[in-house]
Amino acid sequence: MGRGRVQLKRIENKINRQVTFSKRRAGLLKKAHEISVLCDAEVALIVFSHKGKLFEYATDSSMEKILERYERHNYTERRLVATDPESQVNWAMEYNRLKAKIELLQRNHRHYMGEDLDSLSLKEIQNLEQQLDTSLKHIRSRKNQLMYDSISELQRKEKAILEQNNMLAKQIKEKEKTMAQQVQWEQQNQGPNTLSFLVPMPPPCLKMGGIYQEEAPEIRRNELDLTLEPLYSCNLGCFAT
Amino acid sequence: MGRGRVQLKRIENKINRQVTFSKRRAGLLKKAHEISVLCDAEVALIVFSHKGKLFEYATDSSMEKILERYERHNYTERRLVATDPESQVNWAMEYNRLKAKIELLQRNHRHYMGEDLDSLSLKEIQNLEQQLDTSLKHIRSRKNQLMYDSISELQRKEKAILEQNNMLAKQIKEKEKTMAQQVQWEQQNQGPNTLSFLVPMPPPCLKMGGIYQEEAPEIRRNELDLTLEPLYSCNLGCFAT
DNA sequence: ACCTATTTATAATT
DNA sequence: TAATTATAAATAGGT
Repeated sequence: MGRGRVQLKRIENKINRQVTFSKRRAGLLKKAHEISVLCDAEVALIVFSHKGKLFEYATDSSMEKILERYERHNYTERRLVATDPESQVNWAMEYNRLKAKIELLQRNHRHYMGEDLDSLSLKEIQNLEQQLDTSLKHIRSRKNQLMYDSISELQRKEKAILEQNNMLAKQIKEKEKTMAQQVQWEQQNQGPNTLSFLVPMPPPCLKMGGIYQEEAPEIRRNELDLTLEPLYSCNLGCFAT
Repeated sequence: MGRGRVQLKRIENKINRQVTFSKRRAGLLKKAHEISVLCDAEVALIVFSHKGKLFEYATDSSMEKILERYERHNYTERRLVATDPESQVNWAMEYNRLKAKIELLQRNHRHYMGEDLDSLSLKEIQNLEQQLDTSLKHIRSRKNQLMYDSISELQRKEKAILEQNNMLAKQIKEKEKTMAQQVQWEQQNQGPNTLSFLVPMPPPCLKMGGIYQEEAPEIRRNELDLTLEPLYSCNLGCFAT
């Protein structure tokens, strides 16, 4: 159907493959729907694109029901071959089924860990590679997002704290000015005899600074420690990965 | 596609419906297979006829794998039809234990598929990234090995076949020589009156060539098809990946 | 199951 | 990504 005949083999050109996939997928879903309606059949169709995107069709949109019917169908076949007793068999069957499923998942997981690769065909290896490649992209994207978020948050905090610092510095200056004026006023009004009493005191500006230096770092440390930690714990070099 | 247009509604005539079902089912399965091969997609198709008969297609005949992948994709759990739990409590316990194990494995697997990453911390994401990176290295190393093996094997076969061809060619030449001598001998010994009888015969060399051309390609096809197939099916471009 | 007129799907192209 | 069009493929109705 088309301008040229088509060989039944993988389309190597990536663009062509993608386009053909879109078209044929639409056609396939349509035909699945048609046979379902025309012939009163129950159809379930699952398609994963090369890139792992999922497309599906199910009669009456009840994919799960159909899949269950499918499984039941396979079971009844097995059951007919095996035995008839009721509940005991069911449990045993379920148990074995779950065991098998775990087995499968574990084997699969080993492959994702890059182990036990000898049992895989070239085709399977390639699929695995592609999947991991895609996974890695997602993971790195997510990681970068987390790190950028962390950095933005830190920058926001930094800004807020700088503003606070400026404000505090301004307050200090004002206080210093006030104190200086007061000292001057006292010196003028009380005469030189009280000077010896005043000398051992630290200059007022130092004392006022001390009060604020005791408070401000407290605030900073409390707010920053939690936020800095994740940034320190992450290898910044991986931005490039 | 046919002599008349078709309404998208159930075919009421039982015979027609049955016939249409057969035809369209064949078409649907074929197209499912085609998109699977052409576009490197993973396809699972399940069809229950009106009467409950099952027809199915699955890429690489791994229906179960595809269904599991489907379920992972939807985060859905296949519910397992529970049957009288009171009879065997320990069965139920085992069952739940296995279920929990599967749950864990599947959640983990989703992470390896690059899904559900929101629930992971930066630290966990980084571990995951590192693991996948390592896995990918192993997988690619294994893939390259498989491909090199395949290529070496092909080269070996090619060489063997070339040698065989040379041998065959030599044999043909010898036979031709023999035949030519024979014809010459016959012409000389039997005189010109039998010449008219000999003329319509094809030259001996052509005949002998024909015999070998019938045989040799047979051998070649048998030996090569199996071996070439994996090479065709692999995207050679991935040497670079 | 086979045949063929016709409809449909789609490959190539823009 | 979305039309267009020439052509291959699917198939409805008939045998």
